[in-house]
Amino acid sequence: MGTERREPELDELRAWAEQVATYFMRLSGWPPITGRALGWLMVCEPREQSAAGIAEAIRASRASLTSTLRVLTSSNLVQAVTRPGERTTYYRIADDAWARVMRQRFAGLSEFLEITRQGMALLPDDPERSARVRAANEAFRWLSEEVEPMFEQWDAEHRR
Amino acid sequence: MGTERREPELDELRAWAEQVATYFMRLSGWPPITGRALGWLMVCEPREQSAAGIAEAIRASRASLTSTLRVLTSSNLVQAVTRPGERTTYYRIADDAWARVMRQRFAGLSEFLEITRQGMALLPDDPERSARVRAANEAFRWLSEEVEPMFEQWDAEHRR
DNA sequence: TGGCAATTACAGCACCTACTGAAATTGGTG
DNA sequence: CACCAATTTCAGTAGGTGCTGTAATTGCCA
Repeated sequence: MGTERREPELDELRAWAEQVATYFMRLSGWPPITGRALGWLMVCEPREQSAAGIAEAIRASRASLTSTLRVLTSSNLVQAVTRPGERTTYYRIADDAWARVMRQRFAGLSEFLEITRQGMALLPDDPERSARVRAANEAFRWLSEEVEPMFEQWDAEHRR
Repeated sequence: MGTERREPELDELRAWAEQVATYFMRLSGWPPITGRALGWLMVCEPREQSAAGIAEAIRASRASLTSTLRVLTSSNLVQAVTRPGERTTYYRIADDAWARVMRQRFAGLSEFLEITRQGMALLPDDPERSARVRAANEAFRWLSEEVEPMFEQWDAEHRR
């Protein structure tokens, strides 16, 4: 009597991927299907799945997976792989997907810095008002300056 | 011939607040009006404005400002102030509004940590699959552990 | 208690976006 | 070149959300 290897139910995995989807929906404003696909690719077996396979697993149409997978691959969260002798493209979650997800959440800080700069320029003669704008500028500048070396350290620790 | 103090055009300020709104719309998924109101409160004169005043400035209805200002005050980005002898409530941007905005962008990390924990529990017998989930768990744990002391330092530097 | 200014609740409208199904396209194979 | 599986495009639809106008409510004052 060997140890039983319990294979998780398909529905359990689906439900888990749905949790991932819900999280990124609320936190990052992702469309539901995007989070479902990514969540599925985290726990599926085998690791590499065809678009059709993903579609069936997360109960979405193949058509919608075309655009979803394009977004995921072009942002490098998912890699498309092909095999000689097969027409099908397979997809797998990228090893550095999560570092990229985290970085995306910080992208655009400098855009706001530029907006606040323009705001201060609008109010050259009014110290109190421009101070309100400057407070925002300084807070976001602090954040972007803190975050930059943080990710550099991540890279250093994870470069192979 | 004293120095002229140029008062910015109302439309200039409106346009600037609109830029703020656009930014938070795209980056944080805020409704347009929310960003408009916050942007307006950054550059308005006087600093404290009634709901009706804000509504007129950003060309929105008073009704919609009721809910918008409730969201902004309950998340402490905006403070409601009242004056003796006046019925009107006035609103001003909070001094620590930006620290709060930034913190909000990190809120919910632990929620995802819990989801990944459950995912690993779903796959006790499959090292490769659970490793995929663990990669996410470790990345987000790293982030939350980096971010915590970062904000503590901010608090220490800005506490009065 | 009645009156009035200010605020709020709520139903409806307009808009937008995710998603699907069907048709068109691609590209490898015999 | 013809065939066929796989993928993509695109128009249409369903669902959801922000916002407004109106009507109700609050609460201060005489």
